[in-house]
Amino acid sequence: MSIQTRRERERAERERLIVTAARELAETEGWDAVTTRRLAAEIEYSQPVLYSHFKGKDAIMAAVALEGFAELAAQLRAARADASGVRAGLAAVGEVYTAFARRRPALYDAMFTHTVALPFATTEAPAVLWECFDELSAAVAPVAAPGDEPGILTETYWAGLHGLVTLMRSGRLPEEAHERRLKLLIGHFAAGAD
Amino acid sequence: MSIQTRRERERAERERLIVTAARELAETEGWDAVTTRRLAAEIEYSQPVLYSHFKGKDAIMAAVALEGFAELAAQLRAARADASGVRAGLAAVGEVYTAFARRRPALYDAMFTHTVALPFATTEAPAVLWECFDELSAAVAPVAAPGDEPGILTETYWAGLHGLVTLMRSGRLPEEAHERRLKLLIGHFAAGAD
DNA sequence: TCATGTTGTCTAGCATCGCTAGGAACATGA
DNA sequence: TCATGTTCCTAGCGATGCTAGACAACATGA
Repeated sequence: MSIQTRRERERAERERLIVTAARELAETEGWDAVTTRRLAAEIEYSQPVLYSHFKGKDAIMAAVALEGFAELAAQLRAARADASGVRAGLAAVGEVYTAFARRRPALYDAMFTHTVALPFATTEAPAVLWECFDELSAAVAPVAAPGDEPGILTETYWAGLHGLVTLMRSGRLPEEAHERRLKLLIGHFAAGAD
Repeated sequence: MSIQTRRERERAERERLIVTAARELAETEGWDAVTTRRLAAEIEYSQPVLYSHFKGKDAIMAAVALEGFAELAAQLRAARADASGVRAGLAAVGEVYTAFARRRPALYDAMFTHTVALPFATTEAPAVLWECFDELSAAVAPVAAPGDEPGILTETYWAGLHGLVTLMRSGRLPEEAHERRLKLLIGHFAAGAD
């Protein structure tokens, strides 16, 4: 039994090694540089080892994405805790969200643009994913008008943030005016609050 | 001279053949199905012919994207012409924009998510691209508050629309509630108009 | 201690991708 | 009719994600 557990522990450690190596490589050189050969070399094992842990490259990206969701959820929570007032809370999560996307573009891509393997918006979605959404929701719900559905409103605000960062990241919106755009978005969603 | 012009005409025709074949293939089977080999077979020429017209696959996607911009601009213009009132105009372009993205997902991807080869948000951006933005801008500018910059506000509204369609397309937002989300977005940007 | 069977890992290779070099085939003009 | 110049295709390069099958290491029984 002890041998078995040791092996399982070593396997788990190697799995983490794979995920962190993939993440570091993606963050420093972009996801294009994360090839299975390169990743295998990085962890000092051969390619097939990757496939004994993950179904494929997409699954590795999904694992990296999960790390990202956990971190984003924590940052959103902290931002909301520091903010006093409805409008301040809405602004805080918006700023933290877009700052996260700009600081960790590769991570953000894995979470919100690239992978499709993860279930979203269903009860089967991973917990960390719901934590992120719930944090957003906690900041957005207070600005809902009487007839508004809070969940739908949260999705809409999220879409606004997502649109800002993805269009900026692909060079379609100039970086320089980001703060002003974000301020306008927040302003239009917080109208009448506080 | 006549022979020369005939050749140039034939070349231009073949270039259009490439672009339309790429577009049809992308729209029916997705961009993953648009390989250079497949595309060459479709136009009944060999692969290298593609490279005598375009620098690479990205350039072909960019050419397809330009078609999309022209069509989107026309649809936005028509929608705005039919709408009476500031709020109706804002709603009309929002509906047409998202409907376009949902009806032609491959085209939308080429225009707004995939390619980076096209210059955006600079004076060198192609004319059809500016036409799209100007149509949006014409609908958005009237709802700007006294201190708002119309261009920045347009970008923000555009980002909202873009976020809605991309998150929906990747399965991160359920299709079913799209109309309600769009309505909320429009409502928050049109607050106080009309 | 040694044969055995399982477990784990690696080497080698498949199909496919975007892209390109170099030569064959063709139309053109003398 | 024959050289010339253009156009196009065959063949192949270096990658990619992924996998089959050989091989080595190891725990386990006698």
